[in-house]
Amino acid sequence: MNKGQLPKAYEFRDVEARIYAFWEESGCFRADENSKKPAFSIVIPPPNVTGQLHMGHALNNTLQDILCRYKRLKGFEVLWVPGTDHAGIATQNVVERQLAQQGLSRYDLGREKFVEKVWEWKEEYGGYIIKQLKRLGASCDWSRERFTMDEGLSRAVRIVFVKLYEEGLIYRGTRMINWCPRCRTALANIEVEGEELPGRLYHIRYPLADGSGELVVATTRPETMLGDTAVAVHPEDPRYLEVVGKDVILPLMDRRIPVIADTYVDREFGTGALKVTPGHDFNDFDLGVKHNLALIQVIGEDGVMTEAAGPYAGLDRYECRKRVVADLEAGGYLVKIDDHLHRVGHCYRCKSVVEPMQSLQWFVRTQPLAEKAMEAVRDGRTRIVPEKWEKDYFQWLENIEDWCVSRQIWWGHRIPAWYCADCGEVTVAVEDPDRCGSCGSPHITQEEDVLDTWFSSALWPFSTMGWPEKTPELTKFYPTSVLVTGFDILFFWVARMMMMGLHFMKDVPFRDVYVHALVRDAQGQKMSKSKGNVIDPLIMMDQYGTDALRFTLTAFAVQGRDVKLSEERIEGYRHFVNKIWNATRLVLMNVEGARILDEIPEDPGRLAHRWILSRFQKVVQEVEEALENYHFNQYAQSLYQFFWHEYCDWYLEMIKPDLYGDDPQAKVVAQTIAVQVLRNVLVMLHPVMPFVTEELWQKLPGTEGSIMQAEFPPVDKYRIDSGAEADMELVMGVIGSIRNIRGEMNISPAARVNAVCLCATETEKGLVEANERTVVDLARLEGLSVALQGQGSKPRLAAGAVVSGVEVYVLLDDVLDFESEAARLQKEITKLEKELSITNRKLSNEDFLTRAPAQVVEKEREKAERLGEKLEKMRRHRQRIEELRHDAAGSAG
RNA sequence: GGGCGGAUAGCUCAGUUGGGAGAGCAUCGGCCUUACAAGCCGGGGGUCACAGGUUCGAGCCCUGUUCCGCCCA
Repeated sequence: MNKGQLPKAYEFRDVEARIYAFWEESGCFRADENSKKPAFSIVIPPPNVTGQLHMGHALNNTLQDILCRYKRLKGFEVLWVPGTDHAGIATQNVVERQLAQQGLSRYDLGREKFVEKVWEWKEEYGGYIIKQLKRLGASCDWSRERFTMDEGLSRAVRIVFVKLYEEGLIYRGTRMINWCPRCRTALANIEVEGEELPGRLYHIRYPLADGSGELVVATTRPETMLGDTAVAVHPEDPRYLEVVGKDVILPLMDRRIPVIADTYVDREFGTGALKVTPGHDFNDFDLGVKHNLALIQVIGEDGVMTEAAGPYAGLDRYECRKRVVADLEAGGYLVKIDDHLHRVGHCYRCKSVVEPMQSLQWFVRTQPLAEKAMEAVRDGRTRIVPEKWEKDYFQWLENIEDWCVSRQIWWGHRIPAWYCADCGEVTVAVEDPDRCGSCGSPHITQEEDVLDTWFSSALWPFSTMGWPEKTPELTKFYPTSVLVTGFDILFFWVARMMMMGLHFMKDVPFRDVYVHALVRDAQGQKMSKSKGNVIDPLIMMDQYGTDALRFTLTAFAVQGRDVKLSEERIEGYRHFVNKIWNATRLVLMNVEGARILDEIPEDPGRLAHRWILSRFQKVVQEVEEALENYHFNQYAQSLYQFFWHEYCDWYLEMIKPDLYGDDPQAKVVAQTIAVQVLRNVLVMLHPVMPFVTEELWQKLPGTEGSIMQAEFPPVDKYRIDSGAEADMELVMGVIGSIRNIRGEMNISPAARVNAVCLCATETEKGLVEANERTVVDLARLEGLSVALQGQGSKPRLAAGAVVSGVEVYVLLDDVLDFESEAARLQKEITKLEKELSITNRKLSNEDFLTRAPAQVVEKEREKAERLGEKLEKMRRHRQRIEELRHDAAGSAG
């Protein structure tokens, strides 16, 4: 790539792919585990291998990439481990759907063939999201890409399983679990999403067995009555005191079941009488255990009614509900049906209604692991940012239940347990055994179930680095520096990584957890395909460029608030990319062939130079502080503000005369500072806008290699110059006041006018004089004369303003419109009067004077003085204008 | 039912020890000004949800109310 001239506009389409390839070839992403540099490491939240990049991924990975690129610039050895997750249920569902199109089910293929098919699918389509991450610019170390079902990771899973089993932290048992009849597998509790849906509350009559009356129970799921083994009432409910201990006859089934009393029953709900179905409800199950009730399973694993459902056996659960209701009505058992909002559990993968049922499954005993996970956050070994998420973290871990880890699917890590046909014992081992560990019988068969995908994800921070081997990667990069993730997987993933990391590595998996928000649409709605409000990051990248998308997400990534995204915002920030491009273009046009200085002179002389260098220093500090504290929006906004509204709007405009002029000394200083500030701004912008900054970097003089290898601008405190900033403020104020007058008085930008500055002090006079050329250029003046107040007369036919101590007059002669000038002045005076009265009110308050800090009082006094003087000057000017207006009216009449 | 978060300009939102209400976008007016019309210059626009309290002083701290969102049961 040649240094020098740029095309007129930034054509990101041509640039992005080329730049990314350049990075990959240059090896900039690769982490050296033997490096002497301090380590910075991140493991990617592995996207589902079936996944397509959505805005959540785009945000998540942009933020990670910003941190990684920033730390590289700061001299760290950065490792960003990428990879994908085998996503057991989700992936299996995808392949099953494909088979279904050919009229096949996974059972038609059998386990082995089916798993083979999934692998084929994975090889063909699985890497898609990796390509999309590259498109986003992610600077992952692709040489270390991992997949949760890789050989190494699978081995880690086995070892962990076996160790936990040996330690008694994994057990097999019969418990109530959530069952997805569609996926035909057990789910962990947190894999069930409760959704409030309009449903019905059915009131059903249960006659007392002794014929003395009846009980009316209310239920949202009438089909489960087939499995009822009791009716429960509150022991203190006066309505039911008589019936406790009696039996009722279960309608349709003709079964006698007891009426029991338990304080669990909510007297306010329904009729206060609760049908008890221990086979299909968590609470009822507990009641069943407590009261020694029978448990009848009437709904099967496929969602079809079992033999125990008598005449309803073989019916789908929903069909059964219809039939039960119809039969109840026909038999006179149905009292009424009310509309009712009801929370229903859905499978988080396929959204089917889950069925609580009793089942034999494998569980992780989580409590001892959870204790350590909480301790590590409590004592600060891991910090959660923003802090408010710590509360959720603790709350979940405090109430944690055992984790059901077995899944009745085929795609995943098969549980390393073997059952003996002879002695019935279980052998759990890392290496496949050929005989029973207990009796030595060769008649053993492996457990059919696989492990929950999150079981392997929980090991991700160390399994990806080669555990259980003691690899140099683990030594150098574990614990990782930070985990960047959305709050939706705080429990699924973060908490479990904490548990596993602490247990197996004896150290936390990450120092910081940065929890970012969800991306929503402009109305704050969650993006979803069914709502049709999805903004596809790939389309956005196509239309506006990757940098624009990344910058938008970053600028809106405020801690603790969701990112509300709309296409217009992305389009808006594309303008910023273009601005960067064009500013660089201007600079390049003016430094071509020039001999730029190696060092900026200690005193560059001109105010503009000292000012921009001072401002630049402050921005460096702001940017560092923002990134160190995960204030991504502040990072983006600081640079946006500085670059556009200070560097471009003021600095570049102010140095144009130097750049275009023929003073070689002034020229080379301006070139040098313009280039150096620009170069360093590009470096600071690089983490968020990697592509355009790389492209421009390579065009700038004095650069080599990739911007990724540049050094983050160091802090030069001596460049901070508050005097220059204050002086500049006055100069900008003078220019601003003239522009304001021009704008309000409708003076064409093409018209050159004269202006006068009457200064209160010699210092001000000297300052304005020194910057006369700048004022003339930027305010588009014909000429500017500067004098001390009192010396020389005030211009008559002029519009005026006051900036600090300087009276500014724009000479308008015959074009001065007294009406509009009077109106303009009145507006300004009213504003000043209002401000002054507020300040004076404070200063006349005895309590304020005695109780407020002296500093604050002094500040108010100064303010009052300043406002007073300004007001006085404005009033005098208005006075003159009024007189002139009067004279003009007089002479006209 | 329990917990958490939010309410600031037309829109989206910043505002970190309580002492000047701000940005971007949108809007209005003026401009082809030798980097950029994807631009430049200027203007207008707010009872900081409501009601109390603490304080010399509250967008910020405390209490209550209303509305919205999320999590858990």
